[in-house]
Amino acid sequence: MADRKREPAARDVPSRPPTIYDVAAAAGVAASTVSRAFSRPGRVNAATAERIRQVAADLGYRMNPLASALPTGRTSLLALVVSDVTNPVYAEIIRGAEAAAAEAGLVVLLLDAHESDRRERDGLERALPIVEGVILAGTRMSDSAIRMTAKQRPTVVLNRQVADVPSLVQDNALGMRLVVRHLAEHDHRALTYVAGPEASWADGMRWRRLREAAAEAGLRVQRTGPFPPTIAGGQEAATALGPEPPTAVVAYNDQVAIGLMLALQAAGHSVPEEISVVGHDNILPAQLVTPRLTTVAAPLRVQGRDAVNAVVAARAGAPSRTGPGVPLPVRLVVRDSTARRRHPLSARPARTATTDAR
Amino acid sequence: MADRKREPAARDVPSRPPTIYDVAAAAGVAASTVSRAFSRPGRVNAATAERIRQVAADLGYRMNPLASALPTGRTSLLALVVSDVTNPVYAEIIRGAEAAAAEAGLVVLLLDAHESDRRERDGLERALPIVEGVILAGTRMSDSAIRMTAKQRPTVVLNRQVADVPSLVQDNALGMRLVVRHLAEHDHRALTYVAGPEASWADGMRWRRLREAAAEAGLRVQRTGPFPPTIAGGQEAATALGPEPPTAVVAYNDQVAIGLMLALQAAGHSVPEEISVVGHDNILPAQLVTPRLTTVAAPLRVQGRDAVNAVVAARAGAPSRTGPGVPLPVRLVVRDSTARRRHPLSARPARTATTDAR
DNA sequence: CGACCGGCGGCAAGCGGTTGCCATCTGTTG
DNA sequence: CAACAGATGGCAACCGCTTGCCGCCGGTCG
Repeated sequence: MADRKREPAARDVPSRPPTIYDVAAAAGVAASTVSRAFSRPGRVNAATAERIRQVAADLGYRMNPLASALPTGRTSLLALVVSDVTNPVYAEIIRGAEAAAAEAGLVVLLLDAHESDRRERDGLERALPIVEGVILAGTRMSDSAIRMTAKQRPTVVLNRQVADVPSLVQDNALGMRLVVRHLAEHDHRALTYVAGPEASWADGMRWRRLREAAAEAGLRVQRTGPFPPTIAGGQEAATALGPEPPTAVVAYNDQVAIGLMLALQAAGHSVPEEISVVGHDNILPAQLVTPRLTTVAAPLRVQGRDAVNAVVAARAGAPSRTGPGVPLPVRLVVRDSTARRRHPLSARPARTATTDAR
Repeated sequence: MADRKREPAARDVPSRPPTIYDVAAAAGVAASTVSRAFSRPGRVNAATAERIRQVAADLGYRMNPLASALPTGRTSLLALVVSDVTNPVYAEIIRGAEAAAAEAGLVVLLLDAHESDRRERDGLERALPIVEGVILAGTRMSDSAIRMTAKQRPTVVLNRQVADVPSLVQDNALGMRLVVRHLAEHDHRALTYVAGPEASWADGMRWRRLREAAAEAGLRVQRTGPFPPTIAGGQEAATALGPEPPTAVVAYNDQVAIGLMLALQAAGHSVPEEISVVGHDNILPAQLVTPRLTTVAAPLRVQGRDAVNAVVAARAGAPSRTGPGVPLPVRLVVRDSTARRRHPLSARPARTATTDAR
């Protein structure tokens, strides 16, 4: 490499892309001046800068991002880690993040964890040294691992709270309150939560908020799980619910809810007449299934955008409040998978009533 | 920057991550030896290498990918350009690509074009200098623009053929033949194609193959469009079909097909009794809608994987056959959105029969 | 009218690895 | 035993850009 020829682009054959040195030579200035002409507006005389820009354009000069990143550390790269690209939830977040990143002149580097802690850490470890910030969407890593990366790069975590790390979380309390109220208004007195992955913070939080809201409203709650956050997981859950499912179930997310409905229906149950099902996230298929799924909707795209903006702000030296800030508003999208509870006369004759006290 | 302090990590405070120089000093060798110990196995004595590795581990040394990329150009980054992350089709491709990339020690840099030529070119232009290869999935760029990037980096394009650029295309001819045969077997004598974006190569090809297959089978075909490749696009298409839609329609992709069904049903038509609908891609929602969508399925994930592998091979200096190679097999997933054509007695009394001759 | 100052360019030392070439050293070969 | 080849490690020149510091120059101030 040390002996690579460096002739002045003989015979017009652009053997190698031009560097600032080529531009400098052609413009009759020093390389440092060229550098400044591009990255330090105002630092060089306007006329000179213009000339340099002109020469650069003629030569087809393009700054080498690698070379400029080496001394400065600015790679213009952001890591976005998702637990499963295949989940439509992330498509929205990615879209939002991508858009905001592009606007800020950044490029996003996507890491798919495949729901695996290992893959996630490995990938992140590879990416960390070259990115300027990290967005953890639906991470399965431990709090300490997250804090570790946050120590190295501006980091924002989505839908999870980690001490000392900025985060953007949805208003789970509100969401679950809405769900419970909706269900209560439809005469439901008990509901069961179908849990997602244990490693998911959102799962824990949703379950907790659901319990609280239910207690407030005087509904009984139960929990079953954990299950994979997929349609298959939901189908699995359906069998776990047994032959006599509850009258209302709240699923960890839409995919689980959909799988659940599918399996329930396949088993001869009817939704929503016998069983009301509520999902979470409002992914596109939620409005496509029959019955259309009642679900909690969150501003996913906005969340992706805001996450990038937060990282960008931190990169620019903002203080970066570490708290969760104000949770993002959610709303309940009522569709056809929930209905008034069927009159209890016909319901579970086999179970004793003693556990119903409250 | 020139005067940044460089003390020997006094007081155990890891002020700056260790470099090969630190390792070299600690191990009593030259920096070049450290470099080789890591990147040129066998070049240094096994014992020395081991000692260096040990010292490096103790110091917590990690190679700086930026620094090593500067002289060599190996960034371990791959650009994956999709026209719309929000389309589930790409989720599968991304998943396949991500997995293969991780296996090859590469990281994927995702570019979302938002169905915009501009965004796509801009993003790619930013990314190109730092990636080692490019995968264009559903690009909207011009052939010449594609060839341009292929000239700069190993490139593979998905579902599109561009002279002199390696590509991975699905067997559209087979797919459409299957579709036509299926429809013909169900007494359909005419069908209309609902087109996707004009800039889409796949759209053009599918339409062409459909026409050919239909001609072969003696079916009449029509085309309407273009429409955006989304559910909304499909809904739009439904109104374009007018009050008396054809008995069979083949949509550019599943999203269009779904939008179409939705709108058709909303307008009081019944699918598949009145109208058979066929989609393309077999995205998840296809099996969720009612009726479940008959569609052409392609091995998306495999396609993503193979694309990465092809780029990796090219990077490693493989000759990279530039042809499209053998098209990827597809199959027709028959579900409930297609049915035997209703007996023609009741059909379109208003139209003359003269055009039916063939 | 000399000291001072701001504007503008240039110099050169990095950033952290990589690698061609060379010097040693050791074990072979004739 | 001398010539030689292979193994091994070091030197130093890059990769292309950034930036602290300095010097020069013309203008301003006291």
